[in-house]
Amino acid sequence: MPELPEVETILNGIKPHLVQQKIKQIKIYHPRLRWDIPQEIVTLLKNKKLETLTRRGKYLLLNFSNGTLIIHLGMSGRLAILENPPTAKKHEHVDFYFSNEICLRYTDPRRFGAILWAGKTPENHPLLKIIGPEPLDADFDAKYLFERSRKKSVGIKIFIMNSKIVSGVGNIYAAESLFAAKIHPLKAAGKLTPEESKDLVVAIKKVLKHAIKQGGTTLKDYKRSDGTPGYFRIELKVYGRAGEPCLRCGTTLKSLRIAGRSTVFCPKCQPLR
DNA sequence: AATCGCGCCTGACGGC
DNA sequence: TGCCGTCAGGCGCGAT
Repeated sequence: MPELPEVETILNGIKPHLVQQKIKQIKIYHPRLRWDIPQEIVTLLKNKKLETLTRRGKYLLLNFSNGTLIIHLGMSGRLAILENPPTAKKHEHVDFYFSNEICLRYTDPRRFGAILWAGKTPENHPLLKIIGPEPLDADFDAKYLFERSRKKSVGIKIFIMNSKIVSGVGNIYAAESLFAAKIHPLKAAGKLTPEESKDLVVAIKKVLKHAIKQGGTTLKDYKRSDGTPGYFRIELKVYGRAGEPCLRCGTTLKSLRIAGRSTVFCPKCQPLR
């Protein structure tokens, strides 16, 4: 599933193939996603040049002179760079044909993703307007996390996965960051000490940067025969390792369901206190 | 206001 | 072999 580092890697992978190219044609095969793909993009974007490609949280932003196309990959969304796209199959939703004969294809079997038109001020789009700072930006710091979390009884894992607090920290990297910071996922956010807030912010940045770096090294060229990047398998210390020994102390890692999501942690390294 | 938990989706996988 | 239940989970939204 694409989390922030994967989205960043995809962004860097597709950018060189698409930036400064004009849209020749858009073919929508299956508009049904989390919200329907707006039909008007077909005419709005015809002959428009893709000026820049950016990221906000897990949202990809394709910026054109007349507005921005927002793409979210949800759980199972993929973007492929294709030179000779085969006939679109069941879960292939849209093809964007560019002037350099490259086709950007969006595929999403589970349809949790989204493709939306944001107009000229994407930062005011309802989805983007309410989200918190970028985890890798300087304004996401220990002071911010400490102050925002005061008097909050919600568990710290849920808290950092709330995109209003910080954008783009998903289930995998929340678990990895809490392990790195040695904080129990159910610890009340409001009970974090200034020290723990600092440790957690440092951990989130470190874990995300490391994953982006690994993605970058794994992904030599986005353009493959099938156009897909092949999601890199990052070495994860806790996620998916329940029942296995903690890589720091050897204790058997435990799993909890928190808000319907599996959460792996080390009961010894991350005590609840 | 804050928190909780449901529902959207489909494919993979394990048990019988 | 095939059927069924469970799991994966980002995110908005309604309920409490």
